Amino acid sequence: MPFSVATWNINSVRLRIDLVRHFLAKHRPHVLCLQETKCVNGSFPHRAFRDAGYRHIAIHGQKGYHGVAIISRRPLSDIANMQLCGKDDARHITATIEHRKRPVTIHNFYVPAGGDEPDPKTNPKFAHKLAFVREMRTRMKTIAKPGAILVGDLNIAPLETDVWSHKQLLKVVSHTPVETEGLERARAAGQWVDLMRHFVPPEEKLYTWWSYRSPDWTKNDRGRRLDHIWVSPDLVETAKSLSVLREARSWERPSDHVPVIASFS
DNA sequence: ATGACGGATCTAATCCGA
Repeated sequence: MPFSVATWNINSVRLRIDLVRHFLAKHRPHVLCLQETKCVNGSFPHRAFRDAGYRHIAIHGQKGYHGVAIISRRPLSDIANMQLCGKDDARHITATIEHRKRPVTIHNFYVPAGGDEPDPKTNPKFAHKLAFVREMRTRMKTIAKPGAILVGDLNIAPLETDVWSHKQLLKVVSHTPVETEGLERARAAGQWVDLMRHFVPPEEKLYTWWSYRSPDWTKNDRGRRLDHIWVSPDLVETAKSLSVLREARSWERPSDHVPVIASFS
């Protein structure tokens, strides 16, 4: 019996609930982690998920911005959220699910975008992003353990092949060296395995996000890999497949991010 | 050719995303 986890920055769960329904009906992941739900917990579309067979939901939302959720076909336990950088801004939620009598703990993150200017001295949003990633690293002592999965919109494209042009994006927020090095330090501190790159060789381009501002996202394929699935080393041998649902970027009124799905035996 | 868009919000223009 396989076990699958999906992550998707939905950019408003209420606006795109029909796309989520379609995705769940077609792919049936055991767990779906959403980011940018953009609604308070009281406005979360519980019924649509319940009707789709996903009765177990952990949400951490707020008005208008950010917001994360873990949606599951099986019971969730140990639901909690962390406040990084001392802010209660709905950027993390965790829950645990049983798989083959073993607990699998999922951490769902939405890392700050970081604004335009990649200078922490002049841009407080970029300073916040760097501090957030540093704090993720210091918290790995508690969250990185056997049977753990860390997913989410980490808003950083770490490898040269995670962006359409490494050279042109070196000074663009999401791919600057201070960000990619910070993310790598956080990953290494938890001994996490970058599961997407376990399946897709680092030589190959791999994206999960394409800007809304391009009139035709398929034309030049100027994407970035901002969404990630990291797993603890013990889970690597059980991982069976990984897919990036590129087609979702062409759905009607799409999110600018597409779902990433990992399957485990 | 990093914005030409798109979402939420005290429905109008402003903030935010990355």
